[in-house]
Amino acid sequence: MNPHESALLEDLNPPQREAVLHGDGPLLVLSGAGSGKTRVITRRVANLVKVRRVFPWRILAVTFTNKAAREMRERLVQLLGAQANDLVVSTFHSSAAMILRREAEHVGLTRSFVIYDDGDQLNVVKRAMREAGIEQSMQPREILHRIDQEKNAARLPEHMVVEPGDERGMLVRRVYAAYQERLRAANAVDFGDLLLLLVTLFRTRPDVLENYRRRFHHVLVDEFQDTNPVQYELLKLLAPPPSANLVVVGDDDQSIYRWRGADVDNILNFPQQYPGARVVKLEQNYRSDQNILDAANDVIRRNPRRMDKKLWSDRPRGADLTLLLNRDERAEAQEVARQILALQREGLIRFSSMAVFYRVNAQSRVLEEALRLARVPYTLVSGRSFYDRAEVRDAAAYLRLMVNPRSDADLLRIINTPARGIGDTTVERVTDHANSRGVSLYEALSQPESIPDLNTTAVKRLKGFRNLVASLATFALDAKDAASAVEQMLLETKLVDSLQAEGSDESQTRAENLREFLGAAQEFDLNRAAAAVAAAKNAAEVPPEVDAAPLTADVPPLQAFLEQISLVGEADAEVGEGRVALMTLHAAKGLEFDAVFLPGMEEGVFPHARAVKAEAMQHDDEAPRDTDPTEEMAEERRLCYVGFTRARKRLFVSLAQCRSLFGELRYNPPSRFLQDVEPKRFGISEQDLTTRARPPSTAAVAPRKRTWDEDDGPRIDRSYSQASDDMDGVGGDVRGMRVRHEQFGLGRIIAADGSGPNAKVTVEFGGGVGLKRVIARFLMPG
DNA sequence: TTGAAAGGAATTTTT
DNA sequence: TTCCTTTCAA
Repeated sequence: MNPHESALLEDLNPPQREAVLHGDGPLLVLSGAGSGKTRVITRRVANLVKVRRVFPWRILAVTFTNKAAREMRERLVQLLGAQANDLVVSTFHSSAAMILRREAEHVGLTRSFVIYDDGDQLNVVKRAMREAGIEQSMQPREILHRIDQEKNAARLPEHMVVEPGDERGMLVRRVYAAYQERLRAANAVDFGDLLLLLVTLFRTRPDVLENYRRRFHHVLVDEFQDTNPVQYELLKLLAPPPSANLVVVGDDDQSIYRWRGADVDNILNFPQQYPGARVVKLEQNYRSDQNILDAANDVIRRNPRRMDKKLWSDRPRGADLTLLLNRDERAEAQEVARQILALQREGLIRFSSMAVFYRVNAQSRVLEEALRLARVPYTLVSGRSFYDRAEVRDAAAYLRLMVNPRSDADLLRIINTPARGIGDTTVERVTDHANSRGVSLYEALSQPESIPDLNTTAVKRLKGFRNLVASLATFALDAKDAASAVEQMLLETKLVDSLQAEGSDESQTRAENLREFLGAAQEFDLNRAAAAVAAAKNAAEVPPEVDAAPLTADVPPLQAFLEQISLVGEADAEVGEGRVALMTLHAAKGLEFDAVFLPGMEEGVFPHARAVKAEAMQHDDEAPRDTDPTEEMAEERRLCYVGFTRARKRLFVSLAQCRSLFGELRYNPPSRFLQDVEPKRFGISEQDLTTRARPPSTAAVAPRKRTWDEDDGPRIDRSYSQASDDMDGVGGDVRGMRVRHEQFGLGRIIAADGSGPNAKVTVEFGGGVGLKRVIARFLMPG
C-alpha cells in the first residue's frame, strides 16, 4: 500500500474507508450524527490528491456555512499542505458568486455587481410595490418570502405557477418581475440570484457550462440534506447523472431548513436521481454516551419516511438524562444556571464544554439574566451581528456605491447619512424623476436642476452628495487595497466624525465599530496578500484547454472585501473561551458539547406552536396548502434529534409549568418529545414502569400518553430554588380537595405525602384516567 | 426634518 | 413583553 494511503486510512472504520476509497461515480454517504463525516470528506479529498494524483484545482467541495468551509479547509491544509490552496472549498453562495462574477456579462451584469442582503431586498420590494401602486394589498415581507421561495425552487417570474383566480399569486408574480428588473438595473443580485442566475446561465449556455465541467472532475457536498432545488439543480448541471463524480454527504434526520426551501427529498431520492450511486452508511457514533443516543433514537424513530439507518456506539451507557421541572421560565433559568455551576464545581466539565439550546431567540433573555446573576460566563452565539449594525451597514453601503454607483438601494440608504438635509420629500422627487426616465438615482443626480419641484437648497445639497460619491468612486478605481478605500470613505463622508460629535455613549460605540470595520478591511488585505503568495508558489502544470485559475483571480480588492462582507460575515466569534454557549437549536447543528441543556421542552415552545397548530388543522379544509403539517412536525422532531445528539456526556431537558411569552401567561403541557423518551433513560427501571398502577386503557390505546410525572417519574432534580417557595404546596389536610391537572383533567385528592412544592399526591381523575400520583405543583385548584 | 407616540407583530435565518 | 415600523405633530 502507498504510504500516503495507509496514513490517510488510519483510524477509519470500514464504512468510512469505503467512502474514502470509493472510485469514480456518484456516492451518497449517509452519516448519522457524530459519525465522523467531516473526517471522511477531508480524507477523501486528500486521497484524491495524494494517492490518485488528481489536481487540486479539479476538486470542488461545497458546504452551507462559512464556518464549515473554513474548518474543512483548515483540515485539508493539515493533510495536504500548500496544495490545499488550489482546492475550491467554499459555500454554495460563494462559489456561485465567484463563477458569476467571471461570467457576469452573460447574465446582464457587470463584474462589479453588488450583493443585496435581506434588508436591501425588502426595500426593493417596497419600492417596486409603491411604484406599481399596490402598497396596501399585501405585506412586503410576505411577498419577499414568496419571491425567495420561488428562487429556491429555481423559478423565474415567468416560470411561476399561478392558478387562475389566485389574486395573491398574480400579485407576487408581478412584484417579482418588477423586483428582478430593479435588481438588474442596479447591477445587483440577491442571495437567491447567485444560484438562480448561475443555473439559468448554465442551462442557456452549454459552452460556458462545459468549461466548468471540464475543470471540476470531483464535486463533494456537505450537509446535502439541506440543499434546496436550485442548489441541487446546480450540482446536477456541474456533475450530471448518472455517472459524474458527485459525492454527497448528509443525514436526512438532520434536515432542519425546510422553511428556507431545503427539500429532504433531495437526499431521500438521490439513489433514483443517480441510479447506480453507491450508498455508504456511517452508523457508528463516536460522540454521545449510549443513554443520550438511545434517547435521541426514541425521538427520531417516530418520524415516517427516513433512510434506513441505526446509530450505535460502543461508548459507555453514561449518566442518566436529567429532567428539570420548574414553576416558570425564570425558575427554570435559575435552575439551569445552578446546574451549570454544579457541573463546573464537580470539575469534570468546563464552562466551554457546556451549551444551552433554545427553540426561539425570545427564550434567551431570561436565560442570560439568570446566568449573569449566577456569575456564569456565557457567550450568545448569534448570526452576524457585527455587520448587521446600522453604522457598519451604512459604511458598507458607501463602499458598494463606490464600486457600483447604480446601486439604488445603497444610495437611498446613505443619501442622508450622516444627516445632510436631504429629506423624504426631496428623495421622493428624485426617485420619481429617475423612474420616469428609467435611469438610476445616481444618474438622475448628475443634473439635479432638471428634477421638477426642487428648490435651490435641495439642488445644492444633492450636488454636494453626488460629488462626494463621484469622488469616492474615482478613488476606489485605483485603490491598491480595501483598507485605503475604507479609510478614504470614512474621511470624506465624515461618518466617524459626525458620530463623535453626537457625544452620547452609544454614538461613541458606533464610532468605535466603524474603526473596527476599518480594522477588518486591513486584516482582509493581509490575508489576501498571504493567499496570493501561497497560490503563486503553487503554479501547477495544467492542460491548456482547461481554465484552472483560482476562481477569485482578477477581482479588485475592494470588491473582494465587499463580497466577503456580504457572504462571509465576520470572522466567526469563536465560541468564547471558558464560556457557556447560548444559541438556538438551529445554530447548534454541527457542534458538540459535553453537557447540553434544553430548556422549554413544552408543547407550543418545542415543538413550536406553529407546528402544533398546523398539525391540529391538518384535517381542516382551510389548512394553508403551501404547508405540509406533518412535515412541519417531523422537522421539529428532527430539530430535537439534532439537539439531543449534540451532547457527549450529559443531557438536561427542562420545562416550566407556566411561562410568559409575548406578555401572555401560558400553561404548556410537556413536550411530546419528552414523552417519547423511554423512562429508563432517565434512570427509571422497566420494572418500575410495569408495576406502576396504571389504567391499561391509557397505556394500550395511546402509548404516547405515557407520562413521566406519575409515581417516581424520571430523575427529577430536587434542588428547587427559593423562587419556588411561594408555590402552592401541600399544607394541612388536602384529602378530598378537587383539583385540576393540565393533562389529566379534573380529579379529587385521595392521599398525600410530603409537603412543599414537591409533595406528591394521589389523585383520582375522571374521564377514564383513574388513579395517578402526581406532583402537587402540577395541580391547580379545580 | 426630526422626534415622540402609537400600533402591530413576534419561529428557525447556513447565504 | 419588546421591538420595530409607521404615523403624527412641532
